[in-house]
Amino acid sequence: MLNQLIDTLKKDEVNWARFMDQFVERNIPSKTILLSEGGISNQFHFIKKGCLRMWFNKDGKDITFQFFFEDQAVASIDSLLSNQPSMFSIESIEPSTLLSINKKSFELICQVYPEVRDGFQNILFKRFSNYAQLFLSRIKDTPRERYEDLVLNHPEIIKRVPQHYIASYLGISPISLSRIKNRK
Amino acid sequence: MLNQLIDTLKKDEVNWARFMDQFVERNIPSKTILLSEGGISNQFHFIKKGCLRMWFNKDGKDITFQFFFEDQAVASIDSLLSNQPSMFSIESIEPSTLLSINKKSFELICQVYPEVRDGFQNILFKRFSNYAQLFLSRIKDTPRERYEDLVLNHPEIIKRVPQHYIASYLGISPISLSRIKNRK
DNA sequence: TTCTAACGATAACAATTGTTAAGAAAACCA
DNA sequence: TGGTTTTCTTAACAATTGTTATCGTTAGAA
Repeated sequence: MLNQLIDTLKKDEVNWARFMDQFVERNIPSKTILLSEGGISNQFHFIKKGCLRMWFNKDGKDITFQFFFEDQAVASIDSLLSNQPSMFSIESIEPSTLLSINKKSFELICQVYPEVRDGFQNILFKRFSNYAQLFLSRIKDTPRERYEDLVLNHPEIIKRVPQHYIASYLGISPISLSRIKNRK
Repeated sequence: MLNQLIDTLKKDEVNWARFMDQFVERNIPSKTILLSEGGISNQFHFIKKGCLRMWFNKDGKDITFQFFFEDQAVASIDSLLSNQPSMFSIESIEPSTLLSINKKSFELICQVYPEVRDGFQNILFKRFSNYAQLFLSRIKDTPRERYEDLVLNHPEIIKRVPQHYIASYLGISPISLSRIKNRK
């Protein structure tokens, strides 16, 4: 997703080196909270290795919204753009390696490269559209249908994400997920 | 919502008259389908009088996403912007009076007024944010909590929208909605 | 290697919701 | 005004899901 943006940056080797300095690489263990719901987000994370999830909590009820793997950008866009408290938490599911950049540095990049800014707007729109699809599927489809979609179209999730997080993503208890799997 | 845009247009009386010609006023009876799911949307509607709903269907299951009343703009934004089939249907709940404008005319307006285009982008972002809130509430909150929120914060909906559409919005059967109301 | 923690599957019971049906009231149309 | 349609409430029954508990397996840490 951010690959296109990074490709744009790479065309200019001088500034590429300069901006890469703005990215901080770090290793984090499993279950590291990168952002808590209600906190203000000021970072983008680029996953070099590992898996993250974006989730929120309601009365102790854990609901996962999206999983992220290598080569994907992760941020709480709502908080980033509006400087308001984030609706989501971001947490690692596996030990992971991240490249992180803060909002200010990223905005500097956008000033130097209008095409990066435009590309970012495009990415934003696409991500909002993707969220709309997730939203609709969440409402429209039964947990079973959504599980089957994961099996067919997102085998990486099935392979690497613990069942109880998958259940959290489907909005059901882990016990109900076991039942769904047994009904095949 | 489109009020700001229209205020911008009104500042220029010559062009205001020209562009108002692009709006078509029409009266529609209750249960008029303005846009079907899967169709391509090329219109904005501004509600002068009446009430519309945006909804989608899954296996005969009717799920309402949002209600619109007077002074609100209605469009299937996903389809409008992407020229792809709409995820939603738009339908009148009451006999209504609409001011409608097609996409091309609206784009002409945006070319003449860059500030309209920018304002529109802002409105888009706000609407996407609002959809995100609706989305989260839809997942996070129980139908009962969401019904109580309607009673407190959206009495117009309670007053004017038939119960079974409210149930559709809450994602439950009308029978379950009766039960919720009885448990107060 | 051993111990501990995490994870997944399953059973039993309770709670909730959907479907079908029926009846009453309200709204609409000729 | 009378007839029809729509809407809402309620009951009965079925289906689904959640909660609690238990057990076995796997992964991680010392």
